Amino acid sequence: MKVLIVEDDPLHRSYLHEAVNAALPECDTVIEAENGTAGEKLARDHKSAHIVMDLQMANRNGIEAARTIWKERPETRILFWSNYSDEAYVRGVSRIVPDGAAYGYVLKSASDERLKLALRSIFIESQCVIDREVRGLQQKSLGQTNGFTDSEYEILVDIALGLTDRAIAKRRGLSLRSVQNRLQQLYDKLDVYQAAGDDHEDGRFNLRARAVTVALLRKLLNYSALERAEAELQEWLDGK
Amino acid sequence: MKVLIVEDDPLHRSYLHEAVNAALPECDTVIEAENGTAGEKLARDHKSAHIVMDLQMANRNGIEAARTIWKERPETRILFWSNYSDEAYVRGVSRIVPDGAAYGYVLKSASDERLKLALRSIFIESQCVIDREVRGLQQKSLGQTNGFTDSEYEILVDIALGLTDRAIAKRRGLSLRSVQNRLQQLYDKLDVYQAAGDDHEDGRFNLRARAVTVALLRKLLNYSALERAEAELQEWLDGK
DNA sequence: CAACAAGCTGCGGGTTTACGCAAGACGGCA
DNA sequence: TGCCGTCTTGCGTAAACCCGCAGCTTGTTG
Repeated sequence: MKVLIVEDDPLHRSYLHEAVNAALPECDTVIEAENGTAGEKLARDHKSAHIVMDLQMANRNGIEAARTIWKERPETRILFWSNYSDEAYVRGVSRIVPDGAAYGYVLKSASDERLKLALRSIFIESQCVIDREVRGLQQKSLGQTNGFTDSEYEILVDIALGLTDRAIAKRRGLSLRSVQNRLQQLYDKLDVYQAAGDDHEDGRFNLRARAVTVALLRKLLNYSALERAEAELQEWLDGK
Repeated sequence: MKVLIVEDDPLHRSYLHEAVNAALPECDTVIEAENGTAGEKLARDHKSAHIVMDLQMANRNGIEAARTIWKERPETRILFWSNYSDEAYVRGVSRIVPDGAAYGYVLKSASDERLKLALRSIFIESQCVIDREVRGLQQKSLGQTNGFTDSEYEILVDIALGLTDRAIAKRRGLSLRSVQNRLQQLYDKLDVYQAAGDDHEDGRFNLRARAVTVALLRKLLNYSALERAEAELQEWLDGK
């Protein structure tokens, strides 16, 4: 068995290397990549079926790399190993995992034990292993309880990118008014009206901008999500 | 000599520990904290004069911790050790360093050698050591060449927080029109008009929201900067 | 099938933004 | 001292935004 490690921090990389050796005696080769681009290439060249992937990397982040890898070989097993459990990451990952694929999401703060267990479960048993903390977010974001609908999330991303109502309408195939409806519903859920109702029209917020910030502070959005969204937007703009 | 390490990743913490031992034979005690809050407390209790500080930490980030530490003992020497050279961090750090204090900014991607050299220079020689890459940003941001004025940066933060023009005017003691002037000048520098001039009023951007996103993508802003700005804003709101 | 909730859409109007134009204010510099 | 560039401010306008109201289309449920 061969394992590919994609991780840009050398310390974490060698830690992972050791953990893989310890947890998987049946693994005879470990190869390493230090960014998403190199990871994709190695995965292709070696037809890797077992990958441990960091999410936040400078060159090309883990989600993008995983997407192209899964597009080429959907049965690839990927363990995401990340510092953060931002909803933006969790949502990003669950959006790209192919039907029936085995994958995992483990936080870097997890114990050695948990990491090794996850490695075995995913690579040997083909089971999905999702960190408890991440799991909570996932259900909140997929089930609609308390969390955000896909359409709400979508429009959040759109205003975060800085599109006008009209542009959003065009992009999503909606009327202007519908876009504004969704916006209101978003403002509502993000609780943007808080200090706005301070009686005075004193410290009023610009709802649109405020919504984005609140989302960032609540980790519904993060840099990586913006980056991806921006790339998609450019693609769409080019397409027409 | 005693050295305090403030860093939330255990791997990096122990790496730092070793590096300090290797670089500073005159150091007899190394103590560790795993977040900003604990770091402040330890610094106070031990009257630490030599600190190595991570910037991005979950509980309380390095900039905030450093600020309170420096407020209590301005002669403390702090080496910031960070993954990123975002302009937002660089600006954040140079904003809080006291006059004449010795400090350093080294990237985690730097070699062992560089790190050890920096440790000695700062803690023994009281010299400032700024990573080459960071240095570039610093000059760009302090000198006005190509970079952003303080007032431009200030208004960027304000719209990022989601304030209205009026609120900004009140907060900064300006007229409405002046705020808008600065905004235009910001839009100009951020090159927000790009695709807007696509002939059609097709894919126009909402300048205000777009400016924030562009700033984020260019790392003029980041999560940590927003977090700090939000705290300051709340303070101001409470004050009146 | 009737009833009802949920989402899309147009209309209308009150606010906020973006920005050109032009009149001061202030500081440097020859 | 007088000219000039930068910064501030007010006025005015067109566009964009926020949102209540009401009519329509759907999918769901008893």
